[in-house]
Amino acid sequence: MPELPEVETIKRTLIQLVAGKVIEDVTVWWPKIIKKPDEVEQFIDALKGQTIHDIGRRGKFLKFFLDDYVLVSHLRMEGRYSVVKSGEPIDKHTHVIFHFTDGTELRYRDVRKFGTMHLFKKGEEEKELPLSQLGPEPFSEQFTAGLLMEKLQKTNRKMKTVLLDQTVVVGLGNIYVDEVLFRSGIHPERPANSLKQEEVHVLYQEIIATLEEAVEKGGSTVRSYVNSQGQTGMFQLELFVYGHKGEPCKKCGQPLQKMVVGGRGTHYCSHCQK
DNA sequence: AGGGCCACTCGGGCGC
DNA sequence: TGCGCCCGAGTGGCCC
Repeated sequence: MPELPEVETIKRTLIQLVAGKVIEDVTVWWPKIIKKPDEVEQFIDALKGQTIHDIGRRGKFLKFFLDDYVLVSHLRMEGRYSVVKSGEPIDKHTHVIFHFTDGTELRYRDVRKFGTMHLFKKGEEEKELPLSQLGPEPFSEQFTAGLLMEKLQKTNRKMKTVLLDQTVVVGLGNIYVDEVLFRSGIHPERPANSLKQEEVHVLYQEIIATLEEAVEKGGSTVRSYVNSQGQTGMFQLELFVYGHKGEPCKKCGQPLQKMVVGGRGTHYCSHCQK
């Protein structure tokens, strides 16, 4: 389940494997992955001859910077990229292959077929979905405690739901929302507009700290995540609540709870989170 | 216009 | 044991 730390790790490992490579052809086995342009043939034709210059990240999206285009890719649950020599056996869950002129290829594999790819003319990618509505990057100057406070005051939705909303701040998914709320001592069902300024300040610090620490550890491998070089993350060892239902809370020793909030499995400590 | 709900997708876990 | 149902995940679209 790649969230910001996992996508950031994939970005950093993948660029080393594809920088400067030239796309000779593209094979698409599952066209539904390609959301833009409408016709897969147009997607393939546009990419032929394009060089991969850099890879960026916006929230949980990867951005491949080409000569004339930007490829925006979301991995959803289990999407992953690998770079192999052409001729390697093709796994049945591989849905898109970018063939390079040097005899290697970038493969997109996705057991759930849930990931998406959008191709934009350079400079157009931020103006339209899926990037246009995204909130601030948590590590950017645009993300401030004041802005977070402002957004939380506008709604009585539950904190769990609000932090999953990518228009508030990008990058948090189910794992890191649970961790951030635990580390902030905030109950996942608290109405957002009930938070005191001091609580918002703690929350703000913990969003940044949790994501920073997770990036430093190469992300969390909970189900299946590995980076582009096949390595697992290490932050799963630092998780306080996610996946620890019934185990003693590391702060107070009480057994951790799991409940459904906004339709999402939610891990928390009823003693430490108010 | 904010917010709730559903579709998308399928391996795996669980219940009968 | 085998079958089938449903969960889980993030986002966009649709509707109120």
